[in-house]
Amino acid sequence: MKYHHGNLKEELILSACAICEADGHDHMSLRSIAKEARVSQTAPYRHFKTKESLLAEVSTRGFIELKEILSNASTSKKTLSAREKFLEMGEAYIEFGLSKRITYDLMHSPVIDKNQFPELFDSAEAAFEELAYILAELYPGISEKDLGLKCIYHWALVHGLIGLLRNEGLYKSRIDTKAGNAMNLVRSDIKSFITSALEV
Amino acid sequence: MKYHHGNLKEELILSACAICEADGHDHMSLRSIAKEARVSQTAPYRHFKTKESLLAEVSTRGFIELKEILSNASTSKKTLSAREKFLEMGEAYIEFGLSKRITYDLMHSPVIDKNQFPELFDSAEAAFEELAYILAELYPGISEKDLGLKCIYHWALVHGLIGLLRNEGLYKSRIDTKAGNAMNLVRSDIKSFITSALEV
DNA sequence: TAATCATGTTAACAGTGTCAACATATAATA
DNA sequence: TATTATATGTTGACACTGTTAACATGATTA
Repeated sequence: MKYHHGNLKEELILSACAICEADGHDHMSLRSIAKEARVSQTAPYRHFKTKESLLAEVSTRGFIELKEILSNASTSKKTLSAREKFLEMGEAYIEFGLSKRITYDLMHSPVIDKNQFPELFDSAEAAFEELAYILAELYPGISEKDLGLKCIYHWALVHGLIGLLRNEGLYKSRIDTKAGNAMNLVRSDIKSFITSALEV
Repeated sequence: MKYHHGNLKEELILSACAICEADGHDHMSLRSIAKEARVSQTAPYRHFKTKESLLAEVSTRGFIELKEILSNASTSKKTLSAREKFLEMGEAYIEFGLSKRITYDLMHSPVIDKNQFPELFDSAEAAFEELAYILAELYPGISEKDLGLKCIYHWALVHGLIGLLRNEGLYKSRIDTKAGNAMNLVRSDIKSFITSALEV
């Protein structure tokens, strides 16, 4: 065992990412992250000024992964129409938000000030731009202003939908029994839900 | 100064609510809440099993207030059409989410398990139902299934929009400069943004 | 080789949620 | 009314947290 690790910064981030999805928010302490990387409790402070900045890195990785997922969803199958690509992207986004729950929370956590971490800011914007690309393709000749509005509209919709879908029990009893389990209906066919947003 | 407070439970909740909006997440410790209520650090444990259950109460108050706000928005002016009532509600919802930021975060925080706190669950559903009422009025004769879908659609949209609007700097530089500051455009005229969702 | 610097460790700080043990005021009972 | 039980408060302690200071070690450079 070497005294100097050699690649500790990267390993700390990966440890944090692992703990994030495996054990949840509660176990995301600097100490447990350091332990996971088999290093003393204060070693992280040689690479990160605060715990928040480590979490910002984890968040950044999340946005980078999200961007790749969105990019793949829209470009992997070249035969798809713009509309179909858009739907693939929407489905991929929601799948990400539902599967990587805690990372997704962290990415949108109000305790991490994005303006304070330029890389995080940029990675988040890069993911956002994937949506802009496909919408520009879907609405050729659309004005920049309307494109911006449509971006916000669809981003808000899928982001909000994830929040609702994840409150598993919530909004399920009263509304949902009356509505023939509308929430499960949405969950099982996300594309048609998103499709309706295209009519706007 | 009496040894027995008499109304400590209520005062603790109010102290927590006050600290919540005034000082932010970081200062929401049981000890500071107890101090605010001029009581010892462990006094809260006579009224709340855990810190989480106190926060659940704060969250419940938030949903109760939200429900009242939504209800007022749609019923205070009787001359309004169903469509106008709906827009008033949407605007009121977003105003709530933007002004009571930390409370709103708490209400949607993944660390408070709504299924574990029936009152919280019920208060959240009651707020949700306000949307169902107005949508049922807006679409007379709509099937229960479609009503459920529309509820989810609009709720997701405003909830997601709040998340985007609050990330002040984010999604503003690249997209927004190109899009003629679309985000500020949305912010300044929320009703027309929501209106477009009615065309679905 | 010697000095410098990056990167690790240990010890300690104040702050946290929580529990056990104890104290006191109110309610119920004899 | 006197006594007991119960509800509600306090104090002290525990393990855990983020963070800093002081020190140790290894790698880089003069």
